[in-house]
Amino acid sequence: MKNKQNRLNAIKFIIANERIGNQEELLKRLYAQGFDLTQATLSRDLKQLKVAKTAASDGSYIYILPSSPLYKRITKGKLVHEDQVRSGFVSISFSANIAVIKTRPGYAGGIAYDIDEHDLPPVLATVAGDDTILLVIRENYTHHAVKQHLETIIPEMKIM
Amino acid sequence: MKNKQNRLNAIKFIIANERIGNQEELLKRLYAQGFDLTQATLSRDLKQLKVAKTAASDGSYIYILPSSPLYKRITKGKLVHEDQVRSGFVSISFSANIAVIKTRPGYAGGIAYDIDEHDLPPVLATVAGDDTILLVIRENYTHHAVKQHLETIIPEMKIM
DNA sequence: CACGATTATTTATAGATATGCAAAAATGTT
DNA sequence: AACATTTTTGCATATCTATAAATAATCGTG
Repeated sequence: MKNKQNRLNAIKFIIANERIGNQEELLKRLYAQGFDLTQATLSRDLKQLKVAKTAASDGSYIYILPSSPLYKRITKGKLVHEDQVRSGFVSISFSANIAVIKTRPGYAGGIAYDIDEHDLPPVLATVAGDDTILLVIRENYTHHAVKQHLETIIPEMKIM
Repeated sequence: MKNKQNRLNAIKFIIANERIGNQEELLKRLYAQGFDLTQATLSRDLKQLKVAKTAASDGSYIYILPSSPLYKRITKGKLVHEDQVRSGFVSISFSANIAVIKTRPGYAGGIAYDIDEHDLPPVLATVAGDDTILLVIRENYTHHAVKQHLETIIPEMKIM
């Protein structure tokens, strides 16, 4: 229980199994396991492990491990272009706070899924049928803004 | 560009599209977009949005959004929201006369059915997809009123 | 519109985290 | 082993973030 690798493993284990809210807490847990280090070192360890701190649902904060592929993708930032929507897009039109996207039969669900995934700011939500997507627009966004955002994931839309 | 919801959306958009390393930076970007707030408020916003701060691969720190269900599950640790598991309800948000209710996949139909059954005064109609319900609100009902009525049949909604 | 209740915000500050620098270990090289 | 090189660490502190308390704004209802 002496070298750095062991310590890193211990940190991962503790964070995975307990709700740790700050470094002092974690330091105590580590000390209880025979690891003697300072907050400065722990800060560097957490940086190296890419541990993240976020709000928990109970109002406190909690450290989390980057264990999921999705999370990893996010931590690397800039990931948008990886998977663009295959073509299936047919048309888009608007009525007040609703956009209606027509697709080729069967494509609505997939495209709606992709739109949802991207969490575009003007998009409150989507509902898909077989060849139609209803998209609810957030307040204070123009139709044009919606279109612009959608174009980042549905390039075919640009030529319209 | 004035209310809190707009600001939260702006924060999400900025974080999704830029590499933000601390709150002062984000504050400047928000100010450039016409949002005037203090670091204290921003800290609370980030807490509410469950934005996480983690190390980036280039040695700096970066804020990330909890955009994936997987990530959300992680942030909640092992105490996976029993509420949601039980009812299927995930979230509710509004845009003018539409309420959008997010559910766990497959639950939308069931919950929409329950809502219809109750004939709540503010509810004109519902349409359900797989994990989303669009609820059309009758005129002269506030968002808050809708929420209160729904809470009578979806108690889990209260914690939001 | 006025009042009570809730939500949002600021200020001031406490609390938590990151880091420059120097020292100490560890590792590698001849 | 002696020396150079790289890695790890602690100390002290700067930087960054969260929050209590007070105030302001907003909402819902009579």
